[in-house]
Amino acid sequence: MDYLKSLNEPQYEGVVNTDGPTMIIAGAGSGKTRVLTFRIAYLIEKKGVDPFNILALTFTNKAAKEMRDRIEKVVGTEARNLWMGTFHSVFARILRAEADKLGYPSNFTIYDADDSKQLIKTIVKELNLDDKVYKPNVVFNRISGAKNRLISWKEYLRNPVYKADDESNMKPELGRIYKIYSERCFKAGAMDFDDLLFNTNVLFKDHLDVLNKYQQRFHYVMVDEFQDTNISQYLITKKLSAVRQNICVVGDDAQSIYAFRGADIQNILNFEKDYSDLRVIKLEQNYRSTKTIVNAANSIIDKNRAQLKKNVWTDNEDGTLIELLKATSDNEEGKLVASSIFEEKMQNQLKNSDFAILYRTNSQSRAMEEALRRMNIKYKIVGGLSFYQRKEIKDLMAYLRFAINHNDEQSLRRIINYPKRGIGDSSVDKIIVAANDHNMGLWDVLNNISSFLPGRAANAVIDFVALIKRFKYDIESKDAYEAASLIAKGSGILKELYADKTVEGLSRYENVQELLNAVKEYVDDPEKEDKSLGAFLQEIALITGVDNDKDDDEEKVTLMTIHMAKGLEFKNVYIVGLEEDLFPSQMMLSSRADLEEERRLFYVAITRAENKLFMSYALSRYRFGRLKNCEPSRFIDEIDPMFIKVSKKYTKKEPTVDTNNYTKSFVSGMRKTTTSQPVVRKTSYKPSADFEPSDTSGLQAGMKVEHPKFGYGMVMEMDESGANRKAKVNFNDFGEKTLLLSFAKLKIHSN
DNA sequence: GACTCCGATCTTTTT
DNA sequence: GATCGGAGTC
Repeated sequence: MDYLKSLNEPQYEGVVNTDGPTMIIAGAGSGKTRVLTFRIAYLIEKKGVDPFNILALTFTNKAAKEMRDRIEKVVGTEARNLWMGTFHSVFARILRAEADKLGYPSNFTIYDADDSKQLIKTIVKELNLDDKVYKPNVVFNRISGAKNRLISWKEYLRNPVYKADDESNMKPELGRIYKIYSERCFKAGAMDFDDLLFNTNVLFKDHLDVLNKYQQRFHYVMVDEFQDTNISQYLITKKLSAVRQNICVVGDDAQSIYAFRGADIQNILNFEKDYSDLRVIKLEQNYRSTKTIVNAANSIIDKNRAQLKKNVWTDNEDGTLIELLKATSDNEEGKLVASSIFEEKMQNQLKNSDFAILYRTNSQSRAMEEALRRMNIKYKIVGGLSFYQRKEIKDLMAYLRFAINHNDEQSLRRIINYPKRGIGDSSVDKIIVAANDHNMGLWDVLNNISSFLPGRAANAVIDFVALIKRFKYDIESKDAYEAASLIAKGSGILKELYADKTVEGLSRYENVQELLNAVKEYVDDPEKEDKSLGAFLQEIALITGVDNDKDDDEEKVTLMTIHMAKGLEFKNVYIVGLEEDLFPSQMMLSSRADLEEERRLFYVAITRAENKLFMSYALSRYRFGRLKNCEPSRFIDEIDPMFIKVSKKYTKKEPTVDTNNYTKSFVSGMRKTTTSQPVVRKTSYKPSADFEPSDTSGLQAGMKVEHPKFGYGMVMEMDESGANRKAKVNFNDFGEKTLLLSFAKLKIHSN
């Protein structure tokens, strides 16, 4: 139990008081994860609790994995039997086991947000409603909000408050859309993200025997990031722990940043009311950051009115002042940040992985990436458009999904005529309408297609059905990897992509291969119990941006949104784009509560930094494809000025609308790439206007060079064998490609 | 049914 | 800047 000695007083309390309801309010950097991991280790080691009886819920798979690894270090491989995962993955697992009780097939599909919005779009169209009034996003958010507050479509239609509300918003049909949407999902054997929680609640409410079973199983329930739970999640955990009352929630109201998704800060405030014998522990000592950073963060969060009383302090050194960088344009901001990283690295012997650049919106990454590439600083982007959102990946996934669940409407729409097989939109519509009118399953309609479609189209459908049956057979008789490969081939996707010889087509082909590799990896992973294709698909459906950074150990600067950064820490942090309307976002400024959420977001960003914090803003920025002038964010003024110094490196010229369209030409090079994977961006490099090959007589290995097409690279070795002198040059912009190039096109950049 | 072209629309964060 | 859908054509 040596690890107990390393804890401070409140941390120790949090670890050893394992029984009864407990709430741990953990300030930023106060060792929250340590307490949680030690608490679980303590339960297993000291109390002799079987890991099988412990349930720990997190928000990201990454957090779950990290915690499991840390516990494993203390207690050994026993930790593998813990029930630990995200809310969505744990309850998806339970729902699969109990699906029949709700009338769902156990191989139900999980709809992602795209699937949901697509379905809403079709429904709005079918109802002949105006899609400008019933925008998929708006409708989806409304339905999602209802589900997160456990309001079923029946309740929604019944309750006059919602009706009046919708009517005053000129959207009286929302209840009807909600109803049809729910019915269609049910018919398709599909649940969306919110359903995973909503249906768990239904399951526990209507089937007390099931609830009882899980109440008996989970002797101890723990919830991480409690401030980000919504009502639906809160009720599940409350029910599960109702018998033994061993519930422990850990959170920080100051870091609640998901109210937009239904997270309810009231959960924290109400927790005391729900449990009269609640033990509250406050972790207030920050071990992560310098005094400057802690105090600056405090000066920000003090502006919020809705918060619990808490005094976050630190014993660490004062540290340096926060440096404020001022740029004229977003590109310039990138350059300032990149060169600042370069300098800091040199001066303080830091590694790339000691740095993070945090921004409010994903689109801000572009200017940063460009600048970092130009300075040859390696970086990785966390989140953004993920691999699994790419079209070619979704296409193959739709085949896999449909081969498992033949009623999955959204997957069917994706694949029935891709690759082209002569089944057009009107045929597809007829199929769906037939299924709804005759109250048949989609698969039944497809199997009796000749009663619904004329000959030519019907024949195409018959071939398609045969294809799917073959795939189903493959899945049942082969392992997941072989089956997926056969489907990729048999569907014609591989052939279709292989025929496309453009750079983008090639990369799409490679991506499909990459997905197959992922299946192979999954099959070969000894830690996975269920190796079926269905299990793989479920894992993929619930994966998040932060989870799939394979090259974690590589020396790279991390770029991500502030939302993704929650729970992480870095030596040096750059918060960029501190401009009014961007951060705080103009979409959040309609109410005071929203501004407070933005402020908490800013607080989260600041408290990621251990040693040194930089902030920057630009006076002009590309937005909506146009260059706009910007003003510094109000948040800068809210920090006590004694913590800030303005960098001298800011550019002196007055901001003007930047006509340099470097960004434009850079982007046009990749216009046809519908999928932008940020890490390895395969695009032609736009040289500086004044690019000219330089005298390369003195070229040697180790020198940096510039090439008009490939950008900056490092000379690896010289090749004097041929008639022309050539050099092997490594371009990390091109995914670490090494190319043999003639001297004639190279410009020596530096050595 | 397939294809092409044009214009409207939307750009906050994510399980 | 990118995507989606509609209109028009073959």
